[in-house]
Amino acid sequence: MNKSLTKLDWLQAGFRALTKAGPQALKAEPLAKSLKVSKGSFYWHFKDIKTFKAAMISYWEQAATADVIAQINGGTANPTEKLYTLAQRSTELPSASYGGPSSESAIRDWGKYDPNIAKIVSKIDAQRIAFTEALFLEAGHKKTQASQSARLLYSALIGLQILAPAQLAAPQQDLTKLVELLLTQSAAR
Amino acid sequence: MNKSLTKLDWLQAGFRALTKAGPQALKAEPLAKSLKVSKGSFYWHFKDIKTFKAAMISYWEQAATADVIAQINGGTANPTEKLYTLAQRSTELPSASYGGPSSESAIRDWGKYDPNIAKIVSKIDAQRIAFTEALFLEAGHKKTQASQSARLLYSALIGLQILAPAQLAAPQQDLTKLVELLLTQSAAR
DNA sequence: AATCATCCATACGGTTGCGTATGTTCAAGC
DNA sequence: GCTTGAACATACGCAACCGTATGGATGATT
Repeated sequence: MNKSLTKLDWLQAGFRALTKAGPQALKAEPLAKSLKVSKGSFYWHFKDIKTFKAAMISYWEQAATADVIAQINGGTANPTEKLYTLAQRSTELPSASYGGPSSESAIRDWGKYDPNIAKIVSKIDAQRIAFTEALFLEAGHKKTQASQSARLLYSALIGLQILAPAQLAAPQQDLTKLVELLLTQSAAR
Repeated sequence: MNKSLTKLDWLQAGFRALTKAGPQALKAEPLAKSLKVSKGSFYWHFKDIKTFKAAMISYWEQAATADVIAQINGGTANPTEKLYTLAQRSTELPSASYGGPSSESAIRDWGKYDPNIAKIVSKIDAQRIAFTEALFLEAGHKKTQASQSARLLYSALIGLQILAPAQLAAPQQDLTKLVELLLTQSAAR
């Protein structure tokens, strides 16, 4: 009657649980209940919880890396425009298959108390900051300044992602303003 | 021989566990083990886990509120100077009795999957943003601009607190630069 | 039609943490 | 020196979750 589940189904259920209830919700039996099957299914697809978590983070790593690469290759060549669209896209609703920005901070939380996860998250963060720094460099900034601007922009982005739901601000506008400030700052340091 | 424990001892142990291992570490038996007593002690001081958590967040709320008030009343009257020292102090090592900035983000994580906690955290955030906004106002900025600057500064602060340990950046310098940018921006909007 | 692998259900023993009930220690205080 | 209550220990039943073992249903294969 109903179709069989795939590994991807389980991973998506994992991201849903992670986003909604945090890392401690990544357990076999509750996940099985959310998919309306028994945990026998879980242990058929995955050896154990540890393997499942590894599959999740590996999937996210790949998706996040692909996102950065896609942003490098696609769209306009204008670096300043890219920065503005970056400020827009990063606070949008779920787009990617792993849940988008809403699970972004959930994964970050996850990494806080799991060194293996933290390693991956840190790697992706570094990638994105490097990408942002490259944009500032293309926009004509010096190395040191571009590096600092990238850190500031990305930090504000993270911070707004965390604060936005509660402080009901307008993240896009704030970020746009920040990009503007960073781009028009005095060239010297 | 050894002195008896107080409620505060348990609360501090709670913040230690929270910072080190996250919200899921707030359990009676592990906490008791960390204090080298049995959980009988825990249930003597607190009715149950829920009450204990409520006591923790209440304690933090009071301490955080007191911090903001202290910053308003104490020190220099110069608003721009206050903004710079704010950028410094917020990324320093533990100072307050609840663990300082290191447990800040831990409490924030805690709030993500506990509405009651989230409510308090959001309230404190609003307080701090309002305080920062007031500083920008005193510095001569218009209302809308001051509000946006406060959100941006506080967001960057949160973001850097999260990224700093992994990305080994220099948060103080970055934040100082941001304050500089926000203060010297064009007055119009 | 019989076989076979895939996918899932059910049942089991083990661990961890909860909350309660009851015992034990020990330092006042009279 | 006996009582009292504070501070903690010990022991119990309960529930959630883990991982394993084994059996059943289903569709594809030959």
